[in-house]
Amino acid sequence: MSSVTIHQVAKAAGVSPSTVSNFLNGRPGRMLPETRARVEEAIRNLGYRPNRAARQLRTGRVQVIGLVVPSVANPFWGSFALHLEGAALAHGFRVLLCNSARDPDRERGYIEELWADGIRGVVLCSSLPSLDHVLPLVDQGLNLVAFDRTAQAGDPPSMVNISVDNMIGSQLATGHLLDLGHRRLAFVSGSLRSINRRSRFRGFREALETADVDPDTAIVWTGAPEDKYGDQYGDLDAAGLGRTAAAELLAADDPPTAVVAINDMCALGVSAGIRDAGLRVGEDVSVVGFDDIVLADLAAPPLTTIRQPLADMAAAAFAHLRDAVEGDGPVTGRSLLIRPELVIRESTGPARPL
Amino acid sequence: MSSVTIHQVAKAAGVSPSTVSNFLNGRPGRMLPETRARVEEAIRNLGYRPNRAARQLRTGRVQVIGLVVPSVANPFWGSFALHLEGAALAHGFRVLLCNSARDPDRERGYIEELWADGIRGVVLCSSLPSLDHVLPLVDQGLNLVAFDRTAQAGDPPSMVNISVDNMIGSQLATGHLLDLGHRRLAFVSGSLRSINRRSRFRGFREALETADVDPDTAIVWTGAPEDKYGDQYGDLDAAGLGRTAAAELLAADDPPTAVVAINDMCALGVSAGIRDAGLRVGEDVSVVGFDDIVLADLAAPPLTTIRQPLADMAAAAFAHLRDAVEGDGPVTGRSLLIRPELVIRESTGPARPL
DNA sequence: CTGAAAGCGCTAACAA
DNA sequence: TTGTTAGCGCTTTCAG
Repeated sequence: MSSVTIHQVAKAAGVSPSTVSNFLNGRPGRMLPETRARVEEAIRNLGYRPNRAARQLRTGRVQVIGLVVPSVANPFWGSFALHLEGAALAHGFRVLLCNSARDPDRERGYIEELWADGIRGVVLCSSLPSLDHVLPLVDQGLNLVAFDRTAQAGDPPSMVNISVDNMIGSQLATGHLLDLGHRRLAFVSGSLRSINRRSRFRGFREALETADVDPDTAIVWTGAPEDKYGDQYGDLDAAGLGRTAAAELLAADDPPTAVVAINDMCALGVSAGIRDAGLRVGEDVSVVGFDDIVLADLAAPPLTTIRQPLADMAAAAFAHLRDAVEGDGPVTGRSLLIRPELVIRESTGPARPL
Repeated sequence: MSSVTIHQVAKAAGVSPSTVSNFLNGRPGRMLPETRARVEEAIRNLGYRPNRAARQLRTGRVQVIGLVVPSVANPFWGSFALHLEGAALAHGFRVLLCNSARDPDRERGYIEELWADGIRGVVLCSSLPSLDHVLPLVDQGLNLVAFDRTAQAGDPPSMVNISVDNMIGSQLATGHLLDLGHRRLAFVSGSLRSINRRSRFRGFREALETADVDPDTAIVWTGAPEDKYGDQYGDLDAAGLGRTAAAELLAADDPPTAVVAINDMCALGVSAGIRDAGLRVGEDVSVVGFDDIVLADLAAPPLTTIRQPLADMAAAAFAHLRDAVEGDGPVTGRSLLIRPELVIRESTGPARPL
């Protein structure tokens, strides 16, 4: 149970703690080779591992960044986490992963924990319109990258936003459906109370207007009547949400011939719902997703979607945080807005009468 | 950049640091209400957050457990992480998540980091046959729950294993196929060098024998010829692995009429590969998965699979760790071997000649 | 080339 | 009811 300390190592090697410390901190040149050998051996024999809390308390530094995502149960966030971790690891950093379920309280709670851990850089994937719950820490010096969220007027200058251009993405998706002749469209999502979701919705309407379709005639589905788990964004079960939506939409009079889903998991759920109703995806009803998760290409039929260049975005997020944390004082914000790409597969096809 | 300390709070409130500390540590009864109010206000005004490194250094305690999984990009692990986090949060614990890619070095690296962080309880999801790379820390007092791995003779007594009975699961899966009349079976997996995978493979063979089918006539596919990323278990891209496998298997002479996949992601890939070949899943070729991830039910056709009771297993893992970490000294091992359940959906159907 | 000493921010006896 | 004090394990000047 008890850990080995630097003193025990020092005694075992017949030297002082500071010599062991020098050895540990990249100054092995400051001692005779034989001393070094003794220290090395003592460390090995005792299985010594420096106590990070003590080290951190002394130096004030930590090579760790935090990552807060809505839910790793969504493979999109799982992949993003993996990419970010890869970038961090390559530079000797670790990443601490937290699931917020987009709950502002939980977000704040986790970020405060990270701050209390001495972590000064975090990637927040939330896109809640207000970041008020987190601003106090930003004021105190927390370096924040808001991922999947675009810059807002009230944002603190030190904050960096990295996101795909959601409006363009959504326009691409909707435009594709319109090009195929669809006129009766549905937009399926959980709560629209996050910035990127609103942008996607705006892109949807914009595209309709451009095609001279009255946006107000489109169907907008934003949540199940009873939301048992407070999962209003459908982050915990995006697929279930989509499936429910499809069931309701197709049971109604004048059902849509195509649906734009808020993300791929939701789109996969919508597809399942369409099949539940005895219809064929891509033939009877078209579906477009957003994200291009691995499973999009695996689905039957493979999902038409909007691709987010995850690896690049993760690398950019880490690079910024590293600069800010290693340097002193925050680097001023250069937000990134990346143009996404439409990937046409087989879940979309020409409109035909139901 | 600089953090607020307990001294500054004390000065601002006109009290001593210990009073602030008492307030912080659930002993607010030990001071006059007015004193308490002053302290409370000072904390709020200054935005004070206790430094966890210092606190931990002093108390030696941390309410954190570690979780090491092969890859959160696999929704199975993502869900498990979520369940474990839920259980932990309910008891005031946090969980630190790490991706190992089943690389022993990375596993050891992370676990050593966790140890250095003062964390004394971790859930390791690895099922590598040897845990030698991790044993030194277990000897020093690390409480380890090996998830997805069954007890081995050489394991230290303090170690607890929690797993589904993989052999039974696999027998159930294979037996189901056999019952449907399939005789030409394939087993698709990445490297079989992990305990649970071997058990699943053994279950597969066992079931064949029971049905009087010579196991040696079955096809065993365990990896792509060139493994570019060292991803020998297919953890990073289980689906891609399955897809490749299906392509190769179906192009060969005398292709299988049914395949047992090592897990659901792999099974989803196999299904995609079957469609790539112009065949129908569940009609021309049957597929069984393992895990019952959310997507299994969403696939087209929905995937027949073996369900793991994830929530229960996560709760058990946490409960054990909590007992071990809170109490002093490790609780002696009570490994759990849970019987999994066959979930029949539509990716399996009666055998018919190709 | 090596050691002594101070102190990072916090908690918990113990004193007052 | 509140304050004083002594470290937790480590790093880092500064002396020897």
